[in-house]
Amino acid sequence: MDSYNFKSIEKKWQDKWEDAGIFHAVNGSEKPKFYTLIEFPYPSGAGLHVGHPRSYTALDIIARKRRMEGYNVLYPIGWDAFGLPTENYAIKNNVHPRIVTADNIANFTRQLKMLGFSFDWSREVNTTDPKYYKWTQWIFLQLFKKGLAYKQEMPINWCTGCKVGLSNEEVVNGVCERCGSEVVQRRKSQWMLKITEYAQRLIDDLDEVNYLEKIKTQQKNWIGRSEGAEVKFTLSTGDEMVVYTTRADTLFGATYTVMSPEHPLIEKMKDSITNYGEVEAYQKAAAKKSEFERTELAKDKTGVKLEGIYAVNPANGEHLPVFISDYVLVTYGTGAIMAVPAHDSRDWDFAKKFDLPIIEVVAGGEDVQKEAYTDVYKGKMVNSGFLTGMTVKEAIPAMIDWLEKEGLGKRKVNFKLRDWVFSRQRYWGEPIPLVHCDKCGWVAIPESELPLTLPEVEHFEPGENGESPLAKATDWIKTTCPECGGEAQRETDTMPQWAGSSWYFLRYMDPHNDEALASKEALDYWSPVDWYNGGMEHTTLHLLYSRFWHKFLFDIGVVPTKEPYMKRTSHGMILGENNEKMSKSRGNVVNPDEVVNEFGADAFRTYEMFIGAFDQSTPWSQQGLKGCYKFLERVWNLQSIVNDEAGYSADMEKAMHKTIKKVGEDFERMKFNTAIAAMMALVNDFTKKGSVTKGEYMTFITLLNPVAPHMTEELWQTYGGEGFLSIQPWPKYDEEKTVDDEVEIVVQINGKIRDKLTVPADIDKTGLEELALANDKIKAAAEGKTIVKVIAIPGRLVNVVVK
RNA sequence: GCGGAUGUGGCGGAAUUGGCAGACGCGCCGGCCUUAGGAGCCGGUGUCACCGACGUGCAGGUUCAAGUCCUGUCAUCCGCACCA
Repeated sequence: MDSYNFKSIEKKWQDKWEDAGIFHAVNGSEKPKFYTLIEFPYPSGAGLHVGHPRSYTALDIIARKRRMEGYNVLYPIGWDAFGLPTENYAIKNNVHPRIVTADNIANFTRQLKMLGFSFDWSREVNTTDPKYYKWTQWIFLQLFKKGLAYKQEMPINWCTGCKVGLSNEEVVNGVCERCGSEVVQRRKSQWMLKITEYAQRLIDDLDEVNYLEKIKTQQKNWIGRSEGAEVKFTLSTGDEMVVYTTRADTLFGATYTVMSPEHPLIEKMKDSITNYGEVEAYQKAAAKKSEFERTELAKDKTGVKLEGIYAVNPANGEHLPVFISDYVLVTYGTGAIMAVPAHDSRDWDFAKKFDLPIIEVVAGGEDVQKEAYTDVYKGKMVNSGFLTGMTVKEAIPAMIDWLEKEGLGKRKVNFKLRDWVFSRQRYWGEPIPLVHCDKCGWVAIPESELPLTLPEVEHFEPGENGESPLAKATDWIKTTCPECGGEAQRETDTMPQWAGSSWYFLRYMDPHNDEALASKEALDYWSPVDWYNGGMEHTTLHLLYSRFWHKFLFDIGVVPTKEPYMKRTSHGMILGENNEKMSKSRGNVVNPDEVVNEFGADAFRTYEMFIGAFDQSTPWSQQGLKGCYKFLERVWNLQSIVNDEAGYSADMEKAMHKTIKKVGEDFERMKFNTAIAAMMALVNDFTKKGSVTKGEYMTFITLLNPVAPHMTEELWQTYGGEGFLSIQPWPKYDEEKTVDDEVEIVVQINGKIRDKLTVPADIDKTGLEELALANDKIKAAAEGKTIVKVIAIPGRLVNVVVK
């Protein structure tokens, strides 16, 4: 027996798998399909992080197990390769992002291949490949044609140093992440996608999928549905101001109203506002505030009263002052609110600052002059006309009914979800396939002209005023209008990184199709994705965006299912040894290349799965990794005690069946750590016994194969197994043989353990009671006391209660 | 502030429905082997006043029985952040 040499073994089997193509998914197979998906990586210059393989190994185990169970498995891989870090690197070093991307992909490919994942490499996709983004652009065109894409002025984060628009992630504490300069708000016309039109369906259809509950909750919270009412307030100018509220019950407690500084009525009422100068100054100051400042100053309310204006409370006719304040957002509801300081803490803060009256309309709290009372479950209405005496729950619909009857308001559902800002003033993204014609406006380019490829430019920096780098490609921009044939200009903005990743799982089904994003047959066969695993950080954006696109594609008849993913799970982060997030600056980064070089891919994979609970974050431990290597070595060394017997030996039979059951079930529940623990325990049993039958060994390495595929293939071959172990049937167990004949029963007195008995497994309650009462220790302990009760749980324990 | 998690040995973590707390691994201790051990093998390892008691962040409660259920509370992490 040679000693365990992972270096030669791993390369050898990776080559054999590739040559034989055993991990290729087959379109149109007779077998049942199983489609499992990991989030395709962004090929960064830093190379693979040890966090990537946590998800990849987990679903590799599932994919491998499914293949062994007879499924036609699709486990694909690709590259989410557009994006900022590549572009920034390209700018800094003046190389084309395409070259940077190709280099990074080559490195990632090498790293992923060295880990022995059973990906179908023949279906590799790359979002930056024109053959791929042709279809990203095609989907955008369909959205545009259905009126779901529109252009709007939006504030963007503008770095005053780099002179570029920044994503929210690039703004740290109000300054640019890279250069440290101040970041301000600038308005720019941007393409938007109407995801809000799908808000309700994005909530409702969560009932039809099997996502972790916390993922569903997070999606629902992000979409942020709220039920309330729009209420009309007539202003002294005769204008109508509509406010949105979820607490219509508190209308009698409104003591002032507030509009957001951007509200259009302000301009309209210009001549009636006696302090308009002051108002304008406030509007300007609010516009300049960055997101950061607005949040920072959240507690300290500011605002200006519109002098010369009042609003009439529709419930009681009272005249209320009107303010503008940036604590009211123009983007939510109607951009105006009625303020009820007694029962809303933000209004309370504002009222205190501006010395406005606070009127209690829900009784049950403390003194509302000292603190707002916001509880909606307790308390009764007071000072509220016809609502007085009702509970809050009764008063809300009662008030809305009244408002609707009087024509003063109506029920209204609002969502926090905003439309998706889809433009980027960047080079390394998909060009937006539209042209602007002075006569016809924005016009889609003909689908036959797709893909609209990125033009070559000299430099990749955005322009001085934040225009896209594509604006420099003057020849490319100039074109003719597809509609009228006149002069027209191409859109120079590109799509965000989220675009390519919103549909990539569809492309894997039929990656080389030139006629469609995938054939109907492929879509019908493979849809939906059966199991998708990824990080919690993608729960709100990526997951929501791709569900939105998928629903749209369903609506226009392109895909056969309403939802893209049937099951979604997520993994925890792997932290550095010091329990902090791994980062270059902290110096706690673990390099997968070094790990594999020293301990091999199988040990790396085993440790990634054994490191801790899969859904929890957990620190890396070099010692723990070594422990897993030692485990594999012990598995290898078992060869010295393997005999020729084909079946299971009598004393090991139960242990074998139990382990098969546990490992299979634990894999399905993503309890990889306990599955591996069970296999370690079995190896300990083998070692203790000093012999293993060939039958036991072959079954064992089959169980271990999804975790440590290289070494187990080698052992399979050594012991004359036929073909590849990776596609042998998954071991079966006999339920009857997982149950022990004899079990250990705990005997307690008043819940304290006094003795342990080994009894036949099928002994009943009465039998157990008798045994326990006959027990010497129990007799001694019960001496002179009364036995009140005896509780016997077969298979577990007997508890004797004495007094 | 809101939402989501998590608190168990020296460490990572086990413990389907309430039913032997600490599986498995690391580390540590002892032994064997060795010229040597950051190798291998064997044994031990929650704490303590060690024939017994105490132990799952803390304080209560329900129960024959609580890591698990209930009430309150503290701490840490993640996400969102004036959404009326």
